[in-house]
Amino acid sequence: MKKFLKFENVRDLDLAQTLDCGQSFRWVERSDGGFDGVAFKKSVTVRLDGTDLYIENADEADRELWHSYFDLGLDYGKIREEISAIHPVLADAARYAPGIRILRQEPFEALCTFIISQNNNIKRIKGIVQRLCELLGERLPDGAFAFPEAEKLAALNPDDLAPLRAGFRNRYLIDAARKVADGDVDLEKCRACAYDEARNELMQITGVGVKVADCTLLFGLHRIEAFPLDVWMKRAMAKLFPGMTPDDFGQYAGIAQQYIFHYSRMNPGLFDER
DNA sequence: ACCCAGGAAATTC
DNA sequence: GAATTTCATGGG
Repeated sequence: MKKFLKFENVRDLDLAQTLDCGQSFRWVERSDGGFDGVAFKKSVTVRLDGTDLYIENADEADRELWHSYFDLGLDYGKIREEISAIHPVLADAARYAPGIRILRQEPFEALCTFIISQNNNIKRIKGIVQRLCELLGERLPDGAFAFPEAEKLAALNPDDLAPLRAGFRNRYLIDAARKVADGDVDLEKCRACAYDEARNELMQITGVGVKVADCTLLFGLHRIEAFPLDVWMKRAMAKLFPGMTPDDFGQYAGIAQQYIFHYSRMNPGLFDER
């Protein structure tokens, strides 16, 4: 008899849209429609049956953790309605994948995975992240691997990461780990301080610019006002939202951003030149 | 062979 | 300072 957590009456969640929209790189879809993944050193299978969300192999003591991870305390239906009024194309994007939620991932994991993401593609990012976990992460009872601690990574040199095949990003990962482990960069401080201050804190790390900082803040520290501009978003802003700036998207800009990012990536024809 | 990928650092102009 | 090149690696 397997243990599980159940959350009832869960709205505005689609697991495929949320777990495979490019914010997290560690969830794998099963043939039965569930997803296997690891977060906060817990290996689970998640499954959605109507509006019932099941977290299989999770302890009751972690109810609050998973509630937080899937951001179940936020009314995405209401937010979607609110931001859809900003621009009709944003309304289209929100309607395209209304089951996207912004996860509350481990801050250090978000930092590292988005360092890895630079000048890279999502498929390859997933491979590098998986190899990083296998190389340095704690092995969990079911054989899965946790995301490594900063301290573990901080003790190594860039060359030690050669098995990851992450190329020039190796030294960025080591620098990030060392600064986090040494307390030069305080991730927890970035939850609550002024946005620009949080950005600057993260940008002390070699290999962290504005975009990686914004992604870390959005996906790891739940700063949902963040509006990361990657190549897709720059295309989308130029073509779909001419004249608008990130500020125009309001306090839930990060959610709007993810709707737009996913919508753009799934509909590349929007940007074909005539 | 060439180009691109959820960028940022290094170099050049 | 702004614009361009380089940085590893893998897939199309």
